[in-house]
Amino acid sequence: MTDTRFDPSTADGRWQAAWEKAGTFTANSDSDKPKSYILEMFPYPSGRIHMGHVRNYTMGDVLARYKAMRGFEVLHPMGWDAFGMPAENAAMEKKVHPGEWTYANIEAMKAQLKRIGFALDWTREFATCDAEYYGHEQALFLDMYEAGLVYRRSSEVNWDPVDMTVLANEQVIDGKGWRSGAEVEKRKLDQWFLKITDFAQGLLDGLDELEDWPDKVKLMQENWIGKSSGLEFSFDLSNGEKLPVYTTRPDTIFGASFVAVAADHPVAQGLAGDPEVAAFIEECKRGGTTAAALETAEKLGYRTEITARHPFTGEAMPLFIANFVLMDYGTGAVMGVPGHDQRDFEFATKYELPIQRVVARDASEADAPMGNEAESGDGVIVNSDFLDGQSVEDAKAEVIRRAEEGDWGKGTTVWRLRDWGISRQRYWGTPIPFIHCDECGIVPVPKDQLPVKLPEDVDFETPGNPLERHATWKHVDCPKCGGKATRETDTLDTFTNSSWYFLRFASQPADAPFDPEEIAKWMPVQHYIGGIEHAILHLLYARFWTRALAHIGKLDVKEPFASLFTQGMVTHETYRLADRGWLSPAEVRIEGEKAFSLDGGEEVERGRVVKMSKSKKNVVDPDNIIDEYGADAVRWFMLSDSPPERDLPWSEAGIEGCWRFVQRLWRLFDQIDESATGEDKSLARKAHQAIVAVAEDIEALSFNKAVARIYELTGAAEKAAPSESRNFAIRTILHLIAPMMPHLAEEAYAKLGADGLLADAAWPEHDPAMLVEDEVTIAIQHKGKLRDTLTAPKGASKEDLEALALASEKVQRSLDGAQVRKVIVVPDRLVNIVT
RNA sequence: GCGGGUGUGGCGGAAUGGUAGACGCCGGGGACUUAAAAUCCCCUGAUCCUAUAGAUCGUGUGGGUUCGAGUCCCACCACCCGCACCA
Repeated sequence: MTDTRFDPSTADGRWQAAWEKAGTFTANSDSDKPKSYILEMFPYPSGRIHMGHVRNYTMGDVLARYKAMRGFEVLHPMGWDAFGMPAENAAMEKKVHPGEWTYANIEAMKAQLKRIGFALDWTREFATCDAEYYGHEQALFLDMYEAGLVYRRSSEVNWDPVDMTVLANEQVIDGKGWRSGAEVEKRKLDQWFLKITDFAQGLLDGLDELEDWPDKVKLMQENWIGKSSGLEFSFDLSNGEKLPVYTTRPDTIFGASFVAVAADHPVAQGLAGDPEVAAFIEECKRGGTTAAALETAEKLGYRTEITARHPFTGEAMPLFIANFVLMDYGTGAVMGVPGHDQRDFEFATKYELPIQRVVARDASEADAPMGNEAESGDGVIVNSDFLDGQSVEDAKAEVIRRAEEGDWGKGTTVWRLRDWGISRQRYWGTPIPFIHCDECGIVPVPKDQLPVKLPEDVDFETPGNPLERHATWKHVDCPKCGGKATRETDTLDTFTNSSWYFLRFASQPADAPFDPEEIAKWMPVQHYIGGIEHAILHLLYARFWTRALAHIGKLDVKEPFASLFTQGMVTHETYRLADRGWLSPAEVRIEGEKAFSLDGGEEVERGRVVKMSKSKKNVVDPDNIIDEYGADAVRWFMLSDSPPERDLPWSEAGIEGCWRFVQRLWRLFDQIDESATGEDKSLARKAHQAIVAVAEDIEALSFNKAVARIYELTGAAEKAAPSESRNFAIRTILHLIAPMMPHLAEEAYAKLGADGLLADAAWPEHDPAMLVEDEVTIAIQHKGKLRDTLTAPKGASKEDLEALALASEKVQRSLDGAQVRKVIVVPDRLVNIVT
């Protein structure tokens, strides 16, 4: 080896071509090797790969390459989550067809991914907007329909009254439409739903089996599913009707001071003849449909003339129509207990309703005044007749028992999880394969007519759904009676596309969505890696689809992702000029603490380090970085320093450091000296320890720790004199970095005269006998502080360590003649002297 | 508002309840060089100090448990993620 520098601009492409030619990363489902399916959440083809993608895919790539070195047949595929709103926005803004825009983006991004040298099986690539893919999805959707998992009902959407279109939540800003600026209204439409609630118990129980999922994600899903037990009972209303309500706190029933129903509750609708009531219901329709908007909005109520009779006291309580009661949860009506529910408390304060304490820390505090918020904690029931003195738990059971005995209510389980509304009034998605016929009603499209393809000739001149206004597309003959009928113009939520793509990666026959036998070879995904922002929706929907498909006999897998890892974001400092707004890092020059704009030279305000985003312009383009430093330095940066679950701050200095390390390794690999003899036991031991430690770190996805260990071994190998041990250490480093910096590693491997590709080589073996240290450093503490350290043979007795510690001059100085009361000895660790 | 998470030097971070700051970046000093780049070596938490020694403080804040707490417990603060039509 004579080259003094590693040149990625030639080496990267050469090795990428070599891997491609050899088919190194093509997964063979017929292999005898154990299988390992490594998957990263597939990207939306927005146009450019960003650093977040690079980080995500680098992590998966290291795992995939490492697993291959450990003798696994690895499936590591890539594709495109290609339906969605940005394509329609581009169509409106740039007058380009969503499909054209999307496929062009895919080509550009694929080229970018290839430059980074990912070990991907591109033979399995697809985009969810391929008619082949969404056709199979339509077939699966029809299977679910036949199994009774699909239904239609009316549900609210955000309606922009100026653009006359349905808005997504993200298109509603401060309650107004993002383009029109008009105040958004809630509007009811007939929409399609999937019965995810049928699987609530299974989805909840299944979490227990997911041992390699982060506890935080399981907890979030558990809370989202939200199983609760409580009491459902009916109030007798003064108008003679009965009003069913649901409460999780029947123990507080004596604290009830009002009853409230949702604005779209039948009782409220029944009063809408009164103009005042109608006006209030209209008022409640204002604003968006999100939970956050509803819960942060000011609590509003309308006091009706109706009263509700308390089931125990017989007291007449006012009935309100209230904006904070959700029709979708429970019965759409609640009993208000202001003392022990924060929303009820705020409502009661505003409308001057009684706030009665019915739970106290102990019985003596029954008359303690309420503070300025509700008390939702545990305690003893007070001011509640026969419940007084009982625990919250006992009182719940007691009230349910009495309700059931008196036959006016019953204990019920209620779920927070709602059925999944999958209708979207948009073009760029999977057409829902149904036909509306005046004679036959709703008719599924016969399977032999799938896929129902999107029409190409659509216009985006006006907002709203182009499928709805297309001249011919929706007009069809009814498959049942042959009469005139229309296609469903709603498309499927794009979350359905990502709910089964991992199955299609594992098996892609032409005539079926997947082949269960092929699926069985690969599933479940052994490592699934993606952003924490998908902790609930995507992951829950994918779990649901998997269970639903198993339920209808299409699949023999219950949980799609055996282990899950949620990686942090890539962040960058922000730059801002008062008169020009945000500046990108490429427009800024850093000098010490200060920053200046490159063109004008004026001082730029250095802002916080936040997630890279177009809006703040704090992005760096992976292509530019690879041009400058090559793929391996970028990959190394992505793995270094920050733990993978935390945010990674991008910095120019950091990538420079990685670049230097690439060159440092290149020089080290040149220093293998075949003529060297002799043993360096300390260095050899470090190499063996590193083999074990780096493997453990990679398997735990603690890439930053693996990186630190490689730095340490590199430092030790650089300092050591030539020896056989040193050659071994250098070769070890070459193998350890192979999954992380594959181009550099292949180049050095070839130059060292090896046959074949390092990508096909095995992970190095370690000698267990070489792992054990024979000496340890013992810390000596006095008064809880370190006073001295000493070196002792590993496994030295407590008595010996104590004697050695007390013999230390520094320790004696610290003791200063004080009486030793106690000595705590932790073998091979420390001695703590207590005086 | 509700649910979940994070917090350690100038910066990213390491640390089975047992030597806090491994490793990297930045910074400082030096070597090499006509010079620079590249490379190599040393120093680098704060304060005090009689300064190759030593002391005190220090892991978001305030308490607690323990011989010993970054780690366990309680309360609080700040920031981040999600909240069902963004993907």
